[in-house]
Amino acid sequence: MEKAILEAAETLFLEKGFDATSTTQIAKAVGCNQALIHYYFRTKENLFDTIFESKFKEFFQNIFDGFQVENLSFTDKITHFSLSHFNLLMANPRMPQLVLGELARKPESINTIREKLHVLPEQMAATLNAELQQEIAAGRVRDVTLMDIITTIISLNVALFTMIPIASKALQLNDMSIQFMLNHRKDENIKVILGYLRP
Amino acid sequence: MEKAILEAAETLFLEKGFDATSTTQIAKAVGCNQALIHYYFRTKENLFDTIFESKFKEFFQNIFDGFQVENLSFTDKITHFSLSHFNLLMANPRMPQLVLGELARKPESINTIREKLHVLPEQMAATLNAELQQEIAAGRVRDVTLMDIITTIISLNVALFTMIPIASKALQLNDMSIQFMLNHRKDENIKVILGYLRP
DNA sequence: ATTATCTATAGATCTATAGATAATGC
DNA sequence: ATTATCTATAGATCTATAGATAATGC
Repeated sequence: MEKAILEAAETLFLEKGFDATSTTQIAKAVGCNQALIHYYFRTKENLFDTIFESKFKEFFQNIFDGFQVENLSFTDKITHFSLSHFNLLMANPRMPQLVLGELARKPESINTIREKLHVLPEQMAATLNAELQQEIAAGRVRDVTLMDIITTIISLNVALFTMIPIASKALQLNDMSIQFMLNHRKDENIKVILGYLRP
Repeated sequence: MEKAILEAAETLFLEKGFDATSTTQIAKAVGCNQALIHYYFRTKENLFDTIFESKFKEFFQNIFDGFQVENLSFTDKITHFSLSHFNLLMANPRMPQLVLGELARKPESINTIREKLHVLPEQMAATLNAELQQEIAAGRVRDVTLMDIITTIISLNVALFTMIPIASKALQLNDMSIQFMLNHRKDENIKVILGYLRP
């Protein structure tokens, strides 16, 4: 039942955000009474934080995993990262909104995020950056920072998924055209980033 | 006083969204009592819609104005558009969130948006697309659709402004570094788009 | 016995309206 | 007189807790 609550709450929080989701709605979705939610999680805030932290951790772990590839050229690594980031968003399309909303609501929660962010990437960034500098020195990649590359990839992918609900409704696309558009943009985003790297 | 209410409400709605803003808070910000807001706008929904529509109209009018330039080469027009879109976001950094939030809350409001969108751009897109086809035929621009160009520009700029609050807090940037970063990314986004267009 | 689930309800909002009072325009 | 502003309050939530009852584990 605790699990059922977590699952129903996750769905609702992702769909409507913290404020717009009531414990009454969660209880209804689970099929229990509203008090039970407070029995397990004491407060709505607590319940949300539990879900948020686990989703966030899982999500960012996956992002960093997207860089963990060997035996590829630098540009292939970048391509691979963009693809795996894209696929991760495809599986969690509402994740960006959730993070944005949570930060707007409770700016302190950035601290939890910062901690999680600083551990993993540093070493990885260092080795990847070394490779990048080699490529630049060899004239195979334009002079550009790793930070700008990553910002560009994440921007393109995230913006796509935040805009797709608007675009698909505004242009009245059916599921098939949405799927088509997503696949098209997945490729196009890679072309963009490769064009950016070309000397 | 009606104006004061609109202004205070705009600030609060932009800052915290519809749900998290109460008419009581608005009244407090204005310095009047809460009933007065309903005297002028009857419902909170009404008040929000008034603000949303006017902001939205102004914003999208500006986006299209960004294309209204003559005597420039195609790539210069694209550069100019990216810059003016960027500057517009700089002046309205919370606009994307507001639109996103409103659509999540009330999907029907997409209809208001669609109407506003369909009138202006069609002719403009046609002439611009003709220019693009010329450039492609002449081998000066890679074979790419106008839609993909615009999607890329808007994605890069919008994502930057939605991520800047997170990034600046997570990396503990001060105002000066934020300003620096914004300017840097403004240029970098243009390099990205020009790299994408290069044959 | 302990843990899980329920019913009932207190207390805090929040929106919207009714009705009183003050300010303004003719 | 009409319009603007206020006070007071109804009615709808919503969160959280207290206390009763049912289910489970030993």
